[in-house]
Amino acid sequence: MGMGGGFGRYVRDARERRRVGDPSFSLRQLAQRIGVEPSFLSKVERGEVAPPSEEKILRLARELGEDSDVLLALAGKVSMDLQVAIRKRPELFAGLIRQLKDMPDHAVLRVVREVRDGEW
Amino acid sequence: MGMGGGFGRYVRDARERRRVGDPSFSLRQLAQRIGVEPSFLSKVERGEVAPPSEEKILRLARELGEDSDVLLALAGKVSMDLQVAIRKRPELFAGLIRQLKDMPDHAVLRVVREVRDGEW
DNA sequence: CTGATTGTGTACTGTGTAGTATATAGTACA
DNA sequence: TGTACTATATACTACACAGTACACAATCAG
Repeated sequence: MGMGGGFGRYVRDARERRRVGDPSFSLRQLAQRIGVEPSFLSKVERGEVAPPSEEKILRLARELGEDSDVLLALAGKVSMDLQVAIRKRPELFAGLIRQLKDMPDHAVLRVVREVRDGEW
Repeated sequence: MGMGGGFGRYVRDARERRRVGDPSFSLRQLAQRIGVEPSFLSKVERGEVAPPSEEKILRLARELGEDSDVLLALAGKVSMDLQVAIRKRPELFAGLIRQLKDMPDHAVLRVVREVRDGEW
């Protein structure tokens, strides 16, 4: 896997899917909508360069209708707003994440749900 | 506040406290132990340059007996191991953190505790 | 056929990161 | 008095990041 953990391939596939029903999802037009040069997006999609900045990734996710956190993860990044939240209470969040990181998905999901609709 | 959100001041204060009972906490000797030039640590402590890399911050925290997550937070960073954990399950962790980020400390702490000694 | 549009190749740029190297000036002590 | 240590000032470096600018060959639509 070249640069950036499959990010490029993922974006290209998503774009080509969107393109079937909508020719405005050409590389050039999409590049213009997210605010980069076509040659740059081309290199990104082929993994010839590292994934772009968070800002461009967010615009890409919006444009393609993909989950921005997943796209950022593929790019090896973590959303700034999450980082800010963690930095505001480092001990608390660090402790929580380190406890959850080795637990299976269903356990984490249970926590998420209980927090969402629990009486906290 | 100059560069890096009070990081330098915090480090200097911690070092000077340590230094009272132990002269090996001079700027020069500490710099050598963590593996940077004295001039660089000086600039860091005075906020003249941005905080150092995560690696140096971790060694600094160890040397000074401070919480590394707090030090990293002051430097505007989030520990790599936490970022890796989040990137492995982006939707899950992103969702959880966004739900908790506006809750009061005691609520988050309750979650941490229930996860720690609960039957999950 | 032609004119527009598509994706790609090559070369270059400014800014940030994470420091080193060396010189200088003050202080403590013996 | 000198030598050993202290902090700081100044100058510089190597490399990564995040792109732009422009030329090019291929393809498709009318």
